[in-house]
Amino acid sequence: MTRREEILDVAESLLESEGAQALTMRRVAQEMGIRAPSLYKHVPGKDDIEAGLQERALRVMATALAPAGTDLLAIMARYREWALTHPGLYELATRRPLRRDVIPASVEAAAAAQIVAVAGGEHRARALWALAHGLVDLEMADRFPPGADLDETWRAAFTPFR
Amino acid sequence: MTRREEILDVAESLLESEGAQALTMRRVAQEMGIRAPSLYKHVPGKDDIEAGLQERALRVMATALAPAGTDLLAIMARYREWALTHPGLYELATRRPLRRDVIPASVEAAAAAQIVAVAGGEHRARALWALAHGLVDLEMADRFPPGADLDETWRAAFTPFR
DNA sequence: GACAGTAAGCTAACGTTGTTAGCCTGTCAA
DNA sequence: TTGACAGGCTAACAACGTTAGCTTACTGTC
Repeated sequence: MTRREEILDVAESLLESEGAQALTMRRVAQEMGIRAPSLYKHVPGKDDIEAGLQERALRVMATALAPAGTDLLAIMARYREWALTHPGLYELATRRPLRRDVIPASVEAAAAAQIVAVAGGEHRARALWALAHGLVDLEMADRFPPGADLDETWRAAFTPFR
Repeated sequence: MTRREEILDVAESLLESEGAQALTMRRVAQEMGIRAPSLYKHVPGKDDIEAGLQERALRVMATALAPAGTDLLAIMARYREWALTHPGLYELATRRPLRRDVIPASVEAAAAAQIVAVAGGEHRARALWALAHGLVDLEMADRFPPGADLDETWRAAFTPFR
């Protein structure tokens, strides 16, 4: 395992366990028993760490969705659950410009493949993805009234696409 | 006009003209011809400025959508256009936790009213909002392939809800 | 075995951010 | 006249990403 991968491991677990505001260069370094400036011997900067985590997020998200097979509602239920339980990685995966300069196109394609397969056309695939993303994003930002029945909202959202 | 409102005016125009990274306390103060610490005589902190702008964003967004009347596709076209031309305010309006402690519930209700009116039920209203938000958010984050026909995507997205 | 090169750590420091403490000054009411 | 207070100010703090420059230990070559 390269030192860069170790850094990504630490960064990932920090992001998962303590959230985005804990992902600082000094904190990552501390967790590795070194000082922040030493990280720059292995990594160009924080952007690169985030790009690495974006790639990981896309991969792990794809494998998390895979078991849902071709059932649209099942896929979307998993999408929602994964996003809500991994908010830091989800944010990196979806709310940052895709680092096409760093991440192989195959990773992007794999992440999209399952939805594209059930969607019937690229435009519907984008719509389904956007719908799931929008619902998750608004839920995470506490935008729906407290106590709203979001399970029912998800059903109502996707049934028009059956 | 209170000094707080002046601050919000400056903050808003800074956000609109130069984007989120220009919205700093020092920059706002500079634009007013004073020093950053003096802002705290009128405002508790940056969070409060952002809460104020969130309220303004919700109001101005509602009035921007109003002329579209009850035509779903027209409303959504305006939603998209407003969001893309006001990314800073849009982010405040949708991607931050709603500051219910600062913003009157009536403002939230007014912002949602138009979509609720055409949706047919709260669950469908949430779905429509999420769909528009997701599409906009992904477009802003450059997540669709360059050159994608997003007009067609928007049509494909909303026709199942007609 | 001596020596050069390099990998990988370190401290000190810089500029930027939001924010606080404490001071000064002008206005205005009692 | 005096005292309160509104609203400026400078200095400074902690946290952030990052850079410069130093040291140390290993590694391969003559």
